[in-house]
Amino acid sequence: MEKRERGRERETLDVTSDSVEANDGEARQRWRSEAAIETRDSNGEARQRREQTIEREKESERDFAMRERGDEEEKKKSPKVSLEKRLVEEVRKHETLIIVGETGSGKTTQLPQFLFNAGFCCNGEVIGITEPRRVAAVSVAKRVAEECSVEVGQKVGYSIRFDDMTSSSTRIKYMTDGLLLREALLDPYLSRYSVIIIDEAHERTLHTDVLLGLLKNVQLTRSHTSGQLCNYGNMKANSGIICMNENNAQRSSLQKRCQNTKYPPLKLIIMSASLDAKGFSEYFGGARAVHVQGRQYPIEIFYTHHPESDYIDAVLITIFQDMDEVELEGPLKEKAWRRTHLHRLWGVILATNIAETSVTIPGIKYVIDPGLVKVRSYNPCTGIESLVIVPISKGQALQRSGRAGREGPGKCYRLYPEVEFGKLLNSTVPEIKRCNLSNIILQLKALGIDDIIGFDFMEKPSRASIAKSLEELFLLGALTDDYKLSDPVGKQMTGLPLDPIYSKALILASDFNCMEEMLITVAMLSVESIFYAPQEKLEEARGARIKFSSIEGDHQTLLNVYRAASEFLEKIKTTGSKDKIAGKSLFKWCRDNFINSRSLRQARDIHSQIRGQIENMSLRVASCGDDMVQFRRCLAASFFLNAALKQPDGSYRTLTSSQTVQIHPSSVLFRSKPDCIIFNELVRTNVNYIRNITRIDPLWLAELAPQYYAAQD
DNA sequence: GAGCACTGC
Repeated sequence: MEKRERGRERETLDVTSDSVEANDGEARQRWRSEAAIETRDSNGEARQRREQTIEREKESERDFAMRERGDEEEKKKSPKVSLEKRLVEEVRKHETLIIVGETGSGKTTQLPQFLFNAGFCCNGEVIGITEPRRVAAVSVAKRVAEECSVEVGQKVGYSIRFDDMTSSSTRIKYMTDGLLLREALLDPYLSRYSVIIIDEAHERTLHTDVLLGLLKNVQLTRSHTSGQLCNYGNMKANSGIICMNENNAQRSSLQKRCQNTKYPPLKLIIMSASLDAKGFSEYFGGARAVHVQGRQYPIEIFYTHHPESDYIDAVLITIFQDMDEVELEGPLKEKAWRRTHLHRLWGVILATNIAETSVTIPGIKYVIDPGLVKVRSYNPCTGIESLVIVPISKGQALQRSGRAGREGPGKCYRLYPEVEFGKLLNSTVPEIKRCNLSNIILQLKALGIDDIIGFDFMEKPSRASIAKSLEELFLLGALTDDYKLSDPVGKQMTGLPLDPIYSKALILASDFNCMEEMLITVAMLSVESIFYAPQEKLEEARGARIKFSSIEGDHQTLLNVYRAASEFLEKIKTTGSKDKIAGKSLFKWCRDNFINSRSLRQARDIHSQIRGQIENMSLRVASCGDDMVQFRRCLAASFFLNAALKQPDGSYRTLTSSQTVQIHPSSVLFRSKPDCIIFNELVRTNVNYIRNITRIDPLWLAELAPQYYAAQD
């Protein structure tokens, strides 16, 4: 191992420029106190350090320091002002503010409270904060409510799918980014909000990226209706950037819908943790970026001399060679070398990238980073999704090492040479560049944004990817000949929180008289692996599954599982069991039948949500009873883009893209191999596997999807 | 006869 001490990790995090310095007294004070703690560390006074850490943790919540870029003159003028005042002032002065805040800076919990106290909600407006994950939205809201001494759902609340803890008195609202996007469909100007804060923007989730483009437009529109101009609105007009026309078109579409209503300007705050501040600032026309200093202890970084071919071995070697504090008994150590019992080692936690951001595990001192990540990739030409292992980005490497310095000084062992670190991309490839865009394009169309290619994305998805999704939406009938949202089909589809192809299946089910069946089917298709097969009980699990299997395919099999669970629950309830008891019984039923109870619960939630929405759409909710041919015909009419024919060698060939695919061994049709099938998932592992499959009559395709198949034959 | 990072509406 080659040691490279990089000192304070946050210095490498400092995106703002060389001129950035800790300019305020609080920050300098903090720095010294950290140094003092380090000294005690080296004397080995661990307990004292721990107490200090806890003390500091409490302090840092309300007392975080800020550094800022440029404005030396301004800095000299301003005496020591409290961080709260300065941040509020920054927000007042700038329409859009980029805040680069390190982990532990308290920005997510504190800033909304500062803004509330400064009167940003005085006319009943709401401060909205988006998070990429549900768990973050909920936990942060709970903490802030506690800090404000209010009940969650009063002044402070959260809203995520299936769980809305807000009320008319909510002023600080945490939510998932996807939910705010849905909200924009109902209220395109987001008129309830005076401030919107996009947290964890560096993660560049699909929803965050779309929100950024959308919010930029909303902000411009609102500043126009209120007679004010955004900074970057002026800049764009002056600099003659080529997208100006499209932006104007998008804005005027919003303005038309705005009618004569006047909205106050929308303040936008983008919070990011890594090297991307410049990109965000440029995207928002040179928006101001400030740096909020977090609490981070020094982390020593180690690199290997050479690339590691077997990183599991490298991890084990690292654990035993370099970490004295992992105390192991001889036999356990032996077992660890045989790899199988690694998880039994006290003090060793194997984590996926969930530990990069979502979960903070207390007590982490050492991080071993193999430098790899498994990401989803999508090929727009073939429509095939796959999971590939790729090198992480510098940002991710910093996130990973940063986990070692939350409570005290730490060490990070990177299982790659330092020269490799230099070659890593600064940040992760945004999700929008590596996924199917159909759903997001449908939502943009619903917002009146017709020119998707011209839409001002922070990073544009490829033309091929946009074209593929537009074609898919057109073939599903969601778009008209000139690629506008169709009425009623397209409009109905935007109202449903499902993949467009599943929304279409529901709309068609109304005509095929099988809405009851299709509601259950798409709910079950919207969750992961309903069946659960532990390695040691493989045979038992298979036996349990036969009870539900349908020779027609996986869709009817899923339907059978859902109905069996519902019947079981009904029976329990008729015996007078309370909900809680019934829930427990269902859990046991799932275990006995090798069903993943979490997935089933999700499917039941989705079912009740979409059922409610369908009922509001004046679509016919009926059951086809025993006439399952109707149901399969409806599947064929809905999923005709995913049809495949059997080849002489037992493989299948997809009709739309001529890919050779195999039925996944988990399918009930794995052995029977019918001649013609439709499927829902195409995933590449070693070979191209299709999953969730139903047998159909090939003649149905030309009959039920003439827009695609009649012209071809 | 496979092999499943992580999210979200």
